[in-house]
Amino acid sequence: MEYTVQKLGNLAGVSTRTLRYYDEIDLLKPARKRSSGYRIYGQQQILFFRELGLELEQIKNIVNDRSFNDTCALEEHREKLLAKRMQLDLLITNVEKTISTKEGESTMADKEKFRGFKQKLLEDNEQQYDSEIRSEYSNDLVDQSNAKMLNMSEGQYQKFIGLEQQVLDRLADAIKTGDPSSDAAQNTADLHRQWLGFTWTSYKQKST
Amino acid sequence: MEYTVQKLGNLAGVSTRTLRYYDEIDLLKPARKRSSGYRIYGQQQILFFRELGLELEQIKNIVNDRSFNDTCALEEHREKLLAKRMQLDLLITNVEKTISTKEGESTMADKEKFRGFKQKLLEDNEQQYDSEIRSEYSNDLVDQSNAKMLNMSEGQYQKFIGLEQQVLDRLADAIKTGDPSSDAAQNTADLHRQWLGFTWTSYKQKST
DNA sequence: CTTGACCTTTACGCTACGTCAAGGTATATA
DNA sequence: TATATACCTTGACGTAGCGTAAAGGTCAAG
Repeated sequence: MEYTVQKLGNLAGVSTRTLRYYDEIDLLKPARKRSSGYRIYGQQQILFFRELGLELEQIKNIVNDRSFNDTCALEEHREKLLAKRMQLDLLITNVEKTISTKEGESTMADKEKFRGFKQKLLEDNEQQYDSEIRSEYSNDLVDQSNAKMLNMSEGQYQKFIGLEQQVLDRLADAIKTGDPSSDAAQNTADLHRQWLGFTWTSYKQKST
Repeated sequence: MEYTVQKLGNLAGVSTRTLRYYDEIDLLKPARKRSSGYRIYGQQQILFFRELGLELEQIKNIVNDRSFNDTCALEEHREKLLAKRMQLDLLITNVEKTISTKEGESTMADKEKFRGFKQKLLEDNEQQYDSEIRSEYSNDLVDQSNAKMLNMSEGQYQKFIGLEQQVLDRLADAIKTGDPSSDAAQNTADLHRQWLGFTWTSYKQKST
């Protein structure tokens, strides 16, 4: 199989410019060049690395230097990714906050009452469990959780309250069986996951 | 309050270069300039927008053009952020997977047994709850959850199992009181959050 | 008055390519 | 065989969002 730039490009989902650039910086060289100068490709191990989203410089190190501590680099990269996600989540809550306030401009009075309600709930929560939760989890997370709650719509809030009760109900069943992997326990886990979804920054996505 | 570049920079968490750049592109102009040329700042609405991570071009639009549909743009932006995070999580699981396989090269035999164990657990789980979970949550999430479990280290797995039991123990207490906001229930929530942290892609960060 | 922390503009560097431009090549068809 | 057109080449400038000097002016304290 002889791949030209475009063929490999389509196959790997990158532009021809990208491949030429990779050639230029000695990241992914074509297997050979024709007399006409056309690049001919054969392998594509590097594209796998690219999929991991590593910085090109690092990829070069890993590819060229076997003594380079791969795992260490990956761990490092993982840390970076996690940090990035933290930032992203912060952005998301910020955006959601802005949307909420923008949407609520018309019925501000009601909204305010509702917010006060939630605020109180949060304050109670903080007072009682502040130290213990904040010591276990980073402050950022607690703040995010609170922010998320304050930005809930009233509908979301209702569901949140409802779930809380359901969780407790299901727990009763789980206790009866005493089996962590039981039907009831699993169901509880699912419910609790939903419940946490309201306060803790995690996916709220559902299949439509 | 007269803010110079650095003061505002520290306050807003951006560099002086950034502020000068914003001035240059007419994004955030200082309130005035002293005879010496020093930039003096007063307001910082734009910095708030910057926090949202919007592209500068868009921010300019929002700031300058009132008729620009703010909320719509924000929603759009939110979608983008969510998509970005999905991608990020994919990268993270990929990296974790790579790390796991790299680490396990020495004791592959044991690891394989261990993996088989987890695999079985997953299969059981899938068979029983597949449809119901997959209908409630996007397939991606379920897959990610499974992938995460498969990539756990043995140590993590042990802790995971331990937590499962603890959760159930605490639930018993919670049930006794019957109060969702009780100490025991909150504690349970905390434990459960940890437990979910093992399987569901969410923060596992703790304050050091 | 000096010192040191601050400020200014100018300008090049960075990543990972996008996007022309000017021109050579491969191939199918008239 | 000529030509159309679909591909390829190198070169070079542009992008965002600043980082990082360099060369020099300014402000407040001691």
